[in-house]
Amino acid sequence: MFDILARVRTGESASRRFHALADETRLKIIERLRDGEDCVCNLTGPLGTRQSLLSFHLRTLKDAGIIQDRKEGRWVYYSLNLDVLDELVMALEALKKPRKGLRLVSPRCP
Amino acid sequence: MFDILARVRTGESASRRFHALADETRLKIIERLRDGEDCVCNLTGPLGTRQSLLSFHLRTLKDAGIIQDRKEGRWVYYSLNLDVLDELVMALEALKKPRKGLRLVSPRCP
DNA sequence: CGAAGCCATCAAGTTTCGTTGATTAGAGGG
DNA sequence: CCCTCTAATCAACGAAACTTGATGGCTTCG
Repeated sequence: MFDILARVRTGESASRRFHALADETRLKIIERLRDGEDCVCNLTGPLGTRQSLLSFHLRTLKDAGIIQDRKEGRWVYYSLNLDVLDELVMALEALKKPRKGLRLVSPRCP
Repeated sequence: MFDILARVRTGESASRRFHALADETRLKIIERLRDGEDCVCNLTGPLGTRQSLLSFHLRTLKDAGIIQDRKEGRWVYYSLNLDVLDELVMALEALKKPRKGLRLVSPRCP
């Protein structure tokens, strides 16, 4: 049975992954990678960021497992990790469902 | 047609919401609220945080639209905003699908 | 070999976030 | 009316994240 808290305990990956998504620039990077893998050299221009900054954000996404890289000559291609995105979707879906059955009344307060 | 980038442009809500999820304590709060609304007084103990810190995290989640509050006497009850969780699920689902059709080859590099 | 291009990394500065302790506002109860 | 209780807010501080400019490692090409 899926339990996001269990995942959280075993490596804090959930909060780490959500953190990777908590930035405008990184969301734009992901948006561009939806169409398929892309080279860093094709990302600098459209995103309007400096090269070192783009590298920083790509590393953040990669460390969180959301994207992966592939080197070819002097170019590096990045692509989305669809499995991890699926995992995050399932984590969010799980949050919408009660754990131990519906509770009819709110817990009592002192 | 759903477009996460459009949402991002119209208020930066996506990154703001992911940021709210990018913290262990806040994920634990959400985990507890899965069963239904709960009073702040019932959260302090299980989460092991100081009262002011808990208040800070609750505010962060509320500002992001992920939870909502309801006052009753001197107590405040918080609950999940399921619509916003749905919205986030859809945003992630959208990221897995190409925007303008499949691209067969990687873009050329200079 | 040497120059040039692509990308990662580093050091340093700035901003944002998380945490703590103290204070404040508002509701209830004696 | 005064005391208590709940929860939000404030000020202050350290830690983490973001940004910038410079440097270095690899690869390719002349």
